[in-house]
Amino acid sequence: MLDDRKLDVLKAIVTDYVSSKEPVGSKSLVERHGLRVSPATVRNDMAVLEEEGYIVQPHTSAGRIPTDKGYRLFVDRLATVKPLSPAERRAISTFLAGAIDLDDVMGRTVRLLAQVTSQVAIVQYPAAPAAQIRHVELVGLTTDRALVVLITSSGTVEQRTLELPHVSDDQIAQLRALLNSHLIGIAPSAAADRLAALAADLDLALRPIGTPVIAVLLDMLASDASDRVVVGGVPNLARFGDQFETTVRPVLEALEENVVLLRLLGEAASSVDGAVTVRIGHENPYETLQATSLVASSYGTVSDGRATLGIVGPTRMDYPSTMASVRAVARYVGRFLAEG
Amino acid sequence: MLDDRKLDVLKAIVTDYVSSKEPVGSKSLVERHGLRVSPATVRNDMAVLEEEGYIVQPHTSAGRIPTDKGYRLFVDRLATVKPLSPAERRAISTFLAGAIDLDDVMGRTVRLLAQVTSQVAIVQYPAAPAAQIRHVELVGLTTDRALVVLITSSGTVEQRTLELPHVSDDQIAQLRALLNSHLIGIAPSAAADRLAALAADLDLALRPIGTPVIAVLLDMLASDASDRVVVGGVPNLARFGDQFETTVRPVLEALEENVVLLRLLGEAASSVDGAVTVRIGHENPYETLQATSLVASSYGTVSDGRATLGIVGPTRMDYPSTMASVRAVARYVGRFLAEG
DNA sequence: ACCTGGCACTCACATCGTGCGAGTGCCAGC
DNA sequence: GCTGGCACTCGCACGATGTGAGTGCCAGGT
Repeated sequence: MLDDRKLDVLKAIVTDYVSSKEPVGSKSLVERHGLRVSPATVRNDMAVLEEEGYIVQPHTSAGRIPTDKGYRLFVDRLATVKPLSPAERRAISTFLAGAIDLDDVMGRTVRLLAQVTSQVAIVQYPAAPAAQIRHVELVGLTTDRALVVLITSSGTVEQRTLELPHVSDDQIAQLRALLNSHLIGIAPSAAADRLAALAADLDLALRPIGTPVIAVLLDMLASDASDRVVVGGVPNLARFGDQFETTVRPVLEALEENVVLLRLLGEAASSVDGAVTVRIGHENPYETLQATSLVASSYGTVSDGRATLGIVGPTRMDYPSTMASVRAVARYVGRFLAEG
Repeated sequence: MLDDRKLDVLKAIVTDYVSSKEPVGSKSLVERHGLRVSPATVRNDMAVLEEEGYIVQPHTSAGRIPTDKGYRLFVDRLATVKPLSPAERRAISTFLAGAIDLDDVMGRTVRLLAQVTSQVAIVQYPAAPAAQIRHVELVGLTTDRALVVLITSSGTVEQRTLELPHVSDDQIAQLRALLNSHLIGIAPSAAADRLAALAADLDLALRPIGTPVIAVLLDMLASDASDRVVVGGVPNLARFGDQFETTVRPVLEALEENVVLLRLLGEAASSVDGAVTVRIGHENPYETLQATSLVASSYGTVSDGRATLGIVGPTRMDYPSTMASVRAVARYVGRFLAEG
């Protein structure tokens, strides 16, 4: 079937097409790579590769371009990891220095990833499911509104405002103390039961405000930080101004839909720890994204928070470099989250 | 100079050009509007309008298109406010129902604004400068890291993590109590002095952790919630797939730079309360955005939080509708923030 | 003084043919 | 099984042409 030379030819086609973005013919292929055979031989090989579905010609008498299947083979068997440039190494090893808080870390990460890959970057907030509750704060804002803040040991701070009837500062203080005494040190998973019990035998005076506050807290506990996603590098799409309808628009639309992004990242990350996952063209679950590829990796650890990050770009993409960058960034962010 | 008919002609040109996006000629102008004169007369008027700089021809023997100056005159003197459609009214009056917290309000607002205007929407977080500090929370995360949370009476919650040497829970509790006793009820503007004094005569045991915490708090007080901005409706740029370089790319780039967005909104909003500001083409402070217009309005009140929202689109835009939508959304959000 | 119809003129743009060149498939020969 | 040669295919860039929308100007009418 596919002997070594044919694989070399495929590799050369992918490499050339990615850098030139034009169909590649037999002659230039032999010239640009050190293939020690004639163009005619390469043509025969290409005919076989085409028959097997790894490459196609856009029209008769044009060069060949890789199919999704061709890219897949390239990524799986042919790509040699391209080492990062010194500049990239430096950028990656310093971009998180001085980060202020988690938002800042996420923001810096997405910017870096977009910069080194020149693609659109997506980073999911890390989820630290085993965290303990560290503090519940309850603050009266106006006479009939209050703010609930939930702080966990992993540094997550979540807030909600809600309406309360007849709030007195005393009652708020009482409720705050009560909540904290019952919740501090508890894992969120266990907190739901605890809160339900608390709601049941609540002091009658506290009940009017306690009930809605507990409802909000339950809701906050049920929600997950990892359904937050940041996106960056959208201007990188400008390079594809030509194929607007096929490439740019679907990506723009997907980027506004967090649900879509999360599903994309979720499916991509369901693989081995720290490995880089590549989804090429039609392998994507969304029809509109079939002209694009996704390169993703999970990062972090379960205890420090774990999530996925990656980039979206055209199927014609420099996979070796991109995969190296994504892996490097994922590792670095994971290490940073662990060390603090 | 410009008699009524010439103004009518300008108005007709703007209207037609906005809807057709093609240069408009004298004949079709007379046909589509009820101008009771001949094309030749209109041509003479157009010659005058061109001489005065309100319209130009893209090339000889083509129709005319409005200049920025022409749009400006149109917006200032000719545009009649277009009433919102029932569907828009309905959307605007219900889109905030069930909002969970401020993030949610901002998110819903930006989506709504993008939807009703079919442009890219920008919403700035409201700033309530006169707020009091309601609570300072200090939480140890690991042995050498802590989380500082600052809560104000306007419902702002800001967080930072920082590294601390040798943290004991006792010291943290002590410092937390100390900070709260000095800061609760104080306006942020006065808090800086108070903190400086506190840092000066800090108990010796607390000093190693107190000093960095106070430094972080000072930094948090100096920062302003209103430097946060949310953006939505980016896929609406897809309609301008043609003029990528002139319109789409600069906007995409500006959207990634919060600083740019804030300056844009800031300059736009420096006007009267609740009035809709329009910046057309070259009136924008950024050269790359000279093919785009900004329609913005401030919203909210000083006490409840005040900021700016708006949309960015091509200079060829339906100003009456857009201005009506922006104004309606700004008013509604303002009212919502006031009522809670 | 102002409007109007007529007329010659100007270009952008679409259409069509043409030639070129990159690339192919196939075949005979080494 | 590789290679050089050769005829063939087509996309595309290029130049010529015609068409039509739109203009400016002018002379005549109200």
